[in-house]
Amino acid sequence: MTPLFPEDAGSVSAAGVLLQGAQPPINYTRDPDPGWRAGRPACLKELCPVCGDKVSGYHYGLLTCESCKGFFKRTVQNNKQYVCAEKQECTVDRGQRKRCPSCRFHKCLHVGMRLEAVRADRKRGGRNKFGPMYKRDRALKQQREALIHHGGFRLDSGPPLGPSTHHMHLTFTNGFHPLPMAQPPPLCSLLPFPPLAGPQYQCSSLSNWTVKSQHSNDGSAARIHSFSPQAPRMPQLVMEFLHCEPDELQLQSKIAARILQEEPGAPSTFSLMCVMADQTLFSIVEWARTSVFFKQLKVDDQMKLLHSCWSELLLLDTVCRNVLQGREGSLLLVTGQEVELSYVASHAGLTLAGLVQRGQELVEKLLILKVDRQEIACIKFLVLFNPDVKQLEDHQFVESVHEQAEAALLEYTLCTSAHLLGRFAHLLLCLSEIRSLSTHAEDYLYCKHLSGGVPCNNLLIEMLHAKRSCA
DNA sequence: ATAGCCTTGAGA
DNA sequence: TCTCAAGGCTAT
Repeated sequence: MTPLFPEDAGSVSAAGVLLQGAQPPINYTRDPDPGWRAGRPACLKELCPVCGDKVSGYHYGLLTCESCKGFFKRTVQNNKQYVCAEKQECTVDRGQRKRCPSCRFHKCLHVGMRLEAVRADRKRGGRNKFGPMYKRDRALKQQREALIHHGGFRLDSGPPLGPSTHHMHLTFTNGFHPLPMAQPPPLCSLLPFPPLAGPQYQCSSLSNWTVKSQHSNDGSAARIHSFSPQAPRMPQLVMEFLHCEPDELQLQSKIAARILQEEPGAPSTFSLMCVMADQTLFSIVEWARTSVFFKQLKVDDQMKLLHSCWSELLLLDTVCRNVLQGREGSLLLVTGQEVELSYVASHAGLTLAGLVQRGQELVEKLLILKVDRQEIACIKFLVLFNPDVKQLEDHQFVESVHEQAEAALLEYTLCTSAHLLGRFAHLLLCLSEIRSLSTHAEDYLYCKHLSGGVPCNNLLIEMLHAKRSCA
């Protein structure tokens, strides 16, 4: 599922091969999806990711229609508690959006509408902190449109002469100006910050989130939750985790810029994939470095944790991108490009195709569970603060953060899907599948590295080696 | 309660 | 001054 793996031995480059043949496996065109797997709209002409109605502008974090904007506002402002009468699998489209507010609100959260954008003080007018994000999103969409319409984005494949000669030509010729980027520094230099002095984050397992039982109108037992005013509908810690999340659009721009910096003309598929994985790793390290709790750790412990979980985080990143924004039947890469899964299945080597298949199954599981951004933010902390990592100086702290993250996730799931008992356990099961799959993927990559030709001088290889030398 | 239209006001 | 994403109003 991750884009980082080179071709199977004896077979051709997965992504390179994917790019051959009649239909281009990578494209920028995306169906507006009325289902849970909402595509990102390219402009106002596109459809609301919640219900498929006409988009009226950016509302609470993304382009939505007027009615979903109003619905989201009413729900958050009035602290409404909905309960789905079915199994929380109701269709939310233009015709049926009024039928189940519970599923509609879940879908709002799932596609990325931001609770924080609803103003607690109800002040009108002006701009909020999302302004720059909307601007970047608009710019990115314009960039893409220009690339498509002016033929500036070209994808073609080299002659079928074997793995090492397959090339993917990614050429941006119009309206795209890469940011200057330095050669990637090693991990240790990315973690130069000493542990935070001054006030530390509380490590208590209590939040100001309360849960009490109450009876609903129909007489059935229901859980009613009260929320803190700063963190409507979610535990404080989940809010905290959410604030640590990186800016996806900035990451996408950076990686696209790096790809342009690669050998002009014909970068190999493999080096492109390495750039994607490598740059994603940089963003992961940056995320961790600036995240709550992690920045309190000593650099040695930070290194140990990252060395232990980098591949899990990389896999999680790709899986979650596909859960939240992906389109059925294709693999959404960090750059916003898509690869047809059928093409992977038929053209990649057995090992790689198997890994991608397992990743896809994980995506399906998480789609069924309707995992949202809040839960993903918690899961990332569960992965990062792994108490099983050996020789940690502050093992107790790591364990405590892990427990808190787990408790926060449990509280959140109890609130948003109280009637779906076992959902929390299912999320944890997905977490162990992430661990298992990432181990296999890492082994695969390491074998490829040993059998030759994985470009050195990148964070990816550094991580791979660091972990092996620890093991 | 919903959803289309109106008003507001900080920042470009 | 203009823009546009907030909140508000109101017919349905």
